Amino acid sequence: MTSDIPEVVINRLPLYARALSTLAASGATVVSSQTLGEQLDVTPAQIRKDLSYFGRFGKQGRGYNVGDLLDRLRSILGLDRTWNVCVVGIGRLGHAILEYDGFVQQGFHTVVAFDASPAVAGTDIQGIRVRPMDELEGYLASEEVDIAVVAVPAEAAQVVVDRLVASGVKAILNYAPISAHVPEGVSIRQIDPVVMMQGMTYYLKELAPDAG
Amino acid sequence: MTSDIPEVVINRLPLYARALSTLAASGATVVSSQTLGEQLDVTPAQIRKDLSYFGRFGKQGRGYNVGDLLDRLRSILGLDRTWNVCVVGIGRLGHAILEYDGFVQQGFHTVVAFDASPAVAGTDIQGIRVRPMDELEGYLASEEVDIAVVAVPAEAAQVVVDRLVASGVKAILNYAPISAHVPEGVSIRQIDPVVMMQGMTYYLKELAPDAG
DNA sequence: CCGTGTGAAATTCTTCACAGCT
DNA sequence: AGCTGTGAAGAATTTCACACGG
Repeated sequence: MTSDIPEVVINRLPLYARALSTLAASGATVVSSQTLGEQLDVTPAQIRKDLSYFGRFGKQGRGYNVGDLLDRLRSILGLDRTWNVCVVGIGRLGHAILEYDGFVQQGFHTVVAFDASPAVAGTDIQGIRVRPMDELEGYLASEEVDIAVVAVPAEAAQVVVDRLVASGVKAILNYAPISAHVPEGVSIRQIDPVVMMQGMTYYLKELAPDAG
Repeated sequence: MTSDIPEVVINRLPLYARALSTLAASGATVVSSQTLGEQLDVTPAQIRKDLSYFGRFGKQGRGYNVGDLLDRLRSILGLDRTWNVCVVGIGRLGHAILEYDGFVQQGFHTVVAFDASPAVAGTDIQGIRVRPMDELEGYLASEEVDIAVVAVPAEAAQVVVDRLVASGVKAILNYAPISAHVPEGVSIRQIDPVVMMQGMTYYLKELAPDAG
């Protein structure tokens, strides 16, 4: 049941929601697509077009009610509930992710972690139990986990992704530097700071083509 | 001098380069756009079209020489040199970034860090000196820094970005959860795990619209 | 008047399909 | 026979521009 709304549109909605949160916190009650667009570096027409996929949320001549639109977006994105997260791979990065409080603030509850190393499995980090990898399938069969965060080494990542998918996980946030394969119906997003830097050096090189 | 090569194309080149590195490490000497595409979930036509912006690197009937193409891509992207990086904001996240060794392995050398807290400034982390924020402009005026990594709280991020831009930094990797503004000619990339998760919950909700 | 919602136009990006080289 | 490089076709995305409601 892949809806016919473009994925680029879906991916912009969280940005709109975040800007609206900020506006709401600053006391604004109404906002125009113009103003919202300036904050986000998006054209007003794009915002209006994106929102029009889901309904008519604005008032002509007036704009959008900040609180109402925020509620609508949160409902559309499924942010009006909490989601259970597991983290796989508790090296330095995985450790930092467990200690990060930004997920829970947005309704993403890390309920369990997994690691291959016996030295780490069995410990608790931030109150989250770290289990050995071979308990992954059993755990996922009995407990609800909506999103998996993968922070294992590149060599292990595709195997971990396959195991998560086989266990029914439908959303994966991958920090490992590989292009992981997932079947239709499973969402995956890649976080890759090195690749992002490498996309910027192209432009740096253009600006000042000298040696470093 | 913004070249007329689409940014989406530039952003795919690092992925091609990485896949080629893996292929080279596994001993492959030749690869077709078909095979490369399967590894990356990209169509062969897309790979050939992307590469055609830069030259003719393949041999008809044969494919691409892995080492040659990798060298060409590294040269195009400016990965055949090292780049100096500074990290601003040494909280938990900034700390993890300083301890991460994936940047230096790819030629990104973190040469300095900055933090507003007197408790952190003055210390060394992984051999990298952490300086107080008010030394930022002075440092950047005298030392070459190509890329800045921003890991400060959301409220401080735009100010930090502005200061970096004013000091001549032309590439910024932003971990703060805001849509930062930069002028024309400055590259910025956003790393935002929460936004990525929020883009996936839309599809999770579609699959199983129940409460959590 | 102001600003939304939206068909239509314009632009950007991807895929096709095949000539041509090895 | 196999695979690249590439114009042309097609699809996706963004922007325009204006009718309409507040």
